[in-house]
Amino acid sequence: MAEQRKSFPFSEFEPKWQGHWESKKTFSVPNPGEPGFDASKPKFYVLDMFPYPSGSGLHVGHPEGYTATDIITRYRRMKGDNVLHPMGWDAFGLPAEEHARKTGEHPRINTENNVNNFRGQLKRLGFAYDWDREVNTTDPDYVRWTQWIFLQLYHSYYDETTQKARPISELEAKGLSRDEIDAKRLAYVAEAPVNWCPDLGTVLANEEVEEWRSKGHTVERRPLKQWMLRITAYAQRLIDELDGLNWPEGIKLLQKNWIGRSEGAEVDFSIGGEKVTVFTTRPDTLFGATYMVLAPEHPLVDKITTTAQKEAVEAYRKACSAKSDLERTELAKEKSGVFTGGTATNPVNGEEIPVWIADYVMMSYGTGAIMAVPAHDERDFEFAKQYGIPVIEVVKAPEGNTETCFTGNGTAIHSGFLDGLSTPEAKAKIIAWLGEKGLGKKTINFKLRDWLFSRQRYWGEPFPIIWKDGRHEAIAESELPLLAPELEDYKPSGSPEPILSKATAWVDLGNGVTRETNTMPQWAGSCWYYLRYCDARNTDRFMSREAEDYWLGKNGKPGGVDLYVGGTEHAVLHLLYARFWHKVLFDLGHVGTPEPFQKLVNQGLILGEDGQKMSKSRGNVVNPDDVVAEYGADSLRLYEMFMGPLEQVKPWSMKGVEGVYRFLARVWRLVMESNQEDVWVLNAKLAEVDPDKATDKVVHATIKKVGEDIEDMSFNTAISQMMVCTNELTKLEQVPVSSVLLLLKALNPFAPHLTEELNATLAASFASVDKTDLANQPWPAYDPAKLIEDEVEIVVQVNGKVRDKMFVANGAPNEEVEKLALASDKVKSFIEGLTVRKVIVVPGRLVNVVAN
RNA sequence: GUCGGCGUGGCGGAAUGGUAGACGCAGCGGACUUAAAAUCCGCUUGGAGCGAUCCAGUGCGGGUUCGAGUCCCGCCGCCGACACCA
Repeated sequence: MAEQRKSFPFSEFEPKWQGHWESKKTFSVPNPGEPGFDASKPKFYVLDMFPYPSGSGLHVGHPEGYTATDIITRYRRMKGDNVLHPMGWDAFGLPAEEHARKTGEHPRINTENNVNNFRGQLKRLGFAYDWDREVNTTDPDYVRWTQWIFLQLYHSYYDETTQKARPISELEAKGLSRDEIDAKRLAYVAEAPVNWCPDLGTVLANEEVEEWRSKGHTVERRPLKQWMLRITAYAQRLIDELDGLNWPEGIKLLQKNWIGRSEGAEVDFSIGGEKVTVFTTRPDTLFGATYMVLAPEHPLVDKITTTAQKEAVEAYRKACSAKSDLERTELAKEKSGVFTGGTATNPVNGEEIPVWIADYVMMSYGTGAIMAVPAHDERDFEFAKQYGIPVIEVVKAPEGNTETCFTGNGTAIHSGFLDGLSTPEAKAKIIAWLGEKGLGKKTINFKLRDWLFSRQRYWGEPFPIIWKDGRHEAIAESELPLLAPELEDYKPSGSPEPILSKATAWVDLGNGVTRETNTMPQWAGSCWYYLRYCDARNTDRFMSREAEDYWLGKNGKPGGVDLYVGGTEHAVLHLLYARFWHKVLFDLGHVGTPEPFQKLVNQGLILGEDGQKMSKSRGNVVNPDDVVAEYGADSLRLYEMFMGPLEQVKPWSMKGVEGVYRFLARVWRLVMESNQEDVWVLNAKLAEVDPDKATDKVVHATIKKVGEDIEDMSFNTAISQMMVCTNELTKLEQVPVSSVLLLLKALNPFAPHLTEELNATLAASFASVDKTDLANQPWPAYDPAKLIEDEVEIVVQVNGKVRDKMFVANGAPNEEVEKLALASDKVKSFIEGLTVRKVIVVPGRLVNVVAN
């Protein structure tokens, strides 16, 4: 290919137009109050999930979503919107630091190189980003506001009555003690069992463990003092407020399940005078409780264990603590547990039931203790069977049930005053009864845990916190950003002591005052970057009120960003964390919308040619740079969109790239042809003539379909329609310039370089052609009158099977169409000997003759 | 195990309940060329037939309907997420 002549000179005009857009700032969009801002235009905020600038550069998965949003951006601009379409870098993170550890080079250098590489790659794809708004989470200017937001969390608590974050100062005014206040902050310190990874020298969030483990690192459980964010306070709102969002239902469900709301009751049992509270979703089965289980870590275990059982209990607890959560579930095939020797009193009937510890009960969920009802809970049933514990049936299953352990709704039996009640009635009654006696209450529990927010690494935002007399304290906002000091080396110490503690001069502020040495996780920067884009260079505030009001508001919807496109891998964590931060900022009055992202679309994974996930080890990775070099950026863009529906998983095909490349070459040759000297000259077939009816029809049908398909994000079918249109125009002896121009406008959002080049060429040769860049021209309107045919083809069916086709005048009355159909020889031959029962006419489409 | 998504030619994929397979790839035939590449034209779901045509066909089995890839019920398979959450 290298020596072979290209089908069109993309390598010349693509860089040319990219330079043109950059120097003319074609896609820069001013903010309210800035020169050139047009308040009369509607706003549209199109956002890509910004990349982590890895050392290996862009892969073909990136341009998939980016091209989709780029097409929307260019289309909406042509439709007259003010479009905000920015790009930036999620540049903190472990790999840069691992690189620093190996090479001794500061992570900033490595990150900068990678960012430059990524930016260059994106620019070579011709994306319509407003590069003036580029953000980088590692920039001091950005870190400053990430830390500022952290301080907002630190200085706030969640007010249960109003269900809103409020300033800590309100608690101070109420006279709460320092300890009471610290226990309520949205950002707080807690001793928690965490996932410690010795080789990385950091603690990982539960969600991150699997990723690093699969990369060969070991992760162990340890109790450590950590910063936590009180996301659980927002659990209910994070579920409820999904309702107003235009997200895929599957993703909403994923988030709801992750948050894991369940309604039930807390019930107090007593163990030798000591109160133990259990959580259950089935308080109606209280009479069927035949034993109790405490989590091995439960604080009461020591108190209740009898001397005889002490040894067994200790051994079991030790074995459990060595296991991570993951191992606990991996080994979940078989239940295990140990009897403590103690018994608990069931509050409904005074029965004494044995108390066990077992690792199928988690300390971190509910109260860390359960009442076990083996007759109606599969886990309890399994456990009871294994240890020979009695099973008492207290819910009668409906007729026909065959399960040995019935967990559904039925009728209460053997349950005293609940007998005869349906499960929901029994639940309500027992809860009321427990309430009266002060033995329990209705409770809602969530699976969601608070967010472990500290890391022990270097390449992240330091906490804007100092320690004085064993207490934490925020530094002043005026001291932000607080940047990490330079270090001699970046090796983790192997102990959970954060790397920053090596910088003793930075840490030690004298008089026993020290800096917090933990850093924030990578999620921090990505939690609010979409806000910073609105006003990326603001030095006074994370964004101005005016910018916030314009770009995130104005359309009465809960979400500020109009369209957010990215991979499903962020379906839960990133999107949940960002929603949480956004809600805190909303509660405190810093943003005006309750949700960050109104519409969410997940692009599907692109597989290698072999149908396998792309990976270096499989050798099936496609590098976008190679594709651009061989076929051009427009071909890559177009192929990414032509492969199939955006949200679908689909394999790459170089032959497919060639296909769209050939299509673009055909478009090129509509305008250009090569002369005897092999020089591209204007195609002699072009003429400023009126198109014939058929040509008009296909061109206008194309404008209509492409516009509709872009709005539906059905880019593949839009492209196929443009192929049809191009094929029709190619066939013509005389090609009307006006028709070609309309095609170029429709194609412009997809293949901006080629179409701008051809438009400029046409403008230079034909007086009727507007010299304005297509990017700055309006989207063409189609003429519905041109889509109407004089005659339409009607399908004639007999008993639902196609037997004939005929042309009838458009708008012919049904009776006439029916008559024509029945007159068809083919129809006659198929209904011979049968009685026509019914004739169905679908105007303009078909006739179905029903006969038997 | 639970939840979600998907099953259509050799391949990627199109089809408001109304002609299944648009468009592209691959393949076959032809034109141009000394030849090839590029380009252009035609064919291309399977089966039967010289042919006009006919029969079958959207994972499998039922159902609703004049008519089902599309709607309903029950299975099977693949992919993804979660996974003892009381």
